[in-house]
Amino acid sequence: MEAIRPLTRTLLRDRAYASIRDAIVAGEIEPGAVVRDAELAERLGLSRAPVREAFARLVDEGLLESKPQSYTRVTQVVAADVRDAAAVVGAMHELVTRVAVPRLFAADIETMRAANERFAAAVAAGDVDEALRADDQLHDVLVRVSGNGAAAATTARYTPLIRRLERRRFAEGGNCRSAGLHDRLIEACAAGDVDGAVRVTAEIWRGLAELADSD
Amino acid sequence: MEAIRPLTRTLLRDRAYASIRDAIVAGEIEPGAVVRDAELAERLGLSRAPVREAFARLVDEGLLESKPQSYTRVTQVVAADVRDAAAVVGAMHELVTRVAVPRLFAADIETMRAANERFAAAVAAGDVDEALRADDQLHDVLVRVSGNGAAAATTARYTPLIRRLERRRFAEGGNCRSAGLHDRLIEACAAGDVDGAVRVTAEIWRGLAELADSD
DNA sequence: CCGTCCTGCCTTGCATGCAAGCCCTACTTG
DNA sequence: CAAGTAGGGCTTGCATGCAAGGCAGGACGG
Repeated sequence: MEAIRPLTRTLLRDRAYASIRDAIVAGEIEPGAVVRDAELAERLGLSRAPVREAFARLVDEGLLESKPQSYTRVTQVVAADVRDAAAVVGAMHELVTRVAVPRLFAADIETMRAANERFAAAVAAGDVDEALRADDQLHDVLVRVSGNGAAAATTARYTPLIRRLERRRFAEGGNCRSAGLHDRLIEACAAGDVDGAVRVTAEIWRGLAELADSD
Repeated sequence: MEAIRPLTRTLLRDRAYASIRDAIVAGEIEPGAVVRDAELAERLGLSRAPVREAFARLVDEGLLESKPQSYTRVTQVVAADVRDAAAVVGAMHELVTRVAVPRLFAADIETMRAANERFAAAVAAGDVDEALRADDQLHDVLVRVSGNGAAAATTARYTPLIRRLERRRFAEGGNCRSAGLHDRLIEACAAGDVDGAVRVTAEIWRGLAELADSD
């Protein structure tokens, strides 16, 4: 009997993308560093083709920049760019919140509460990875319930750029995102208060824009 | 003496992308039709590599869908998907309007007015291509002035999906976008009335969402 | 006659080879 | 000595070859 293979075969380009993206967001590959497709291909144990497809996506997301026939490198963490991305992602979250809140089930609220608890615990423990993961999970509930695929894709596309700055800020000392704002968001969602939830969402993302500006 | 080459060499993948996208939006390749990279490569006179990169972008934009190892085909025009895209693009336009209006110069207003005149004339003449081009140009002023690259990219990414439906509706009879709404938008911009401009923008995109629903 | 399994073709995914463009260096020349 | 310029190396962009997986059609069994 063979070992069971994954239900959805993971394409090499997707693995390459996730791997490189995480390395950039985590700061393992520093801003300004040039990345060569051949080199990364060898390090990941595959050929240039899937790595190049991953590069294309990362350029799209603003984590890489490329000059034709010349070089590809990790972008600098530029305050203005992060602020722009935050404005876009914030608008997406406001959009999905407006749609999702009236459709939330009790289980969804529960998922958000659980994620926020894990978030608060991780922040207290100083575990950045876990904190950001929990934060993602919390907000993802609304994105998923809204059912808007374009909004979900846009959110996923620009969140890494923002995360990179958040990680850096976190490493420098304090974390901006407060569990308190999350609490207020969850309560508004539980109460079916659309406008209230949208207001809190806007507040959360305004805070992030300020984080970018305090460079 | 040689002919002067373009200042920025156009990459083959970009030409392939633009070419295929336009063909899909124009309906020259019908929804549901399977597209084979080898076939398109031959038709465009280049190899599979750049065509495949174009495919990846078009999948991202929701104009193509692909099943691994199997097929790639043009997506159906699904009302829900168009509505989702319209919600995202609408949110982007509201965002850039809020930022751009206080920064507009007289020349920008003039560009918008000129574009709207061309728009109205094209609608009257029944020239869809020109109408949509003029419409793009009008709204693009605000996108550009806002300076938000992420918002610009997101707008550019999902506009084709919407245009495909608009073209179909146009072919069926009436056009929804009215030059009157554009006039009101321009006047609000000229007056520096941010909230007013945002309100009109929201109204324009609400109309588009209804266009999607009337399927 | 219908359902199932098998087999072969066709597609995409990945690997690799080749060419074009850019950058850096070193040389030449004023 | 400085500035311009030609050449080489190294990168990416594109072309092509190969293999894995899906799907359709047919053969076989019930």
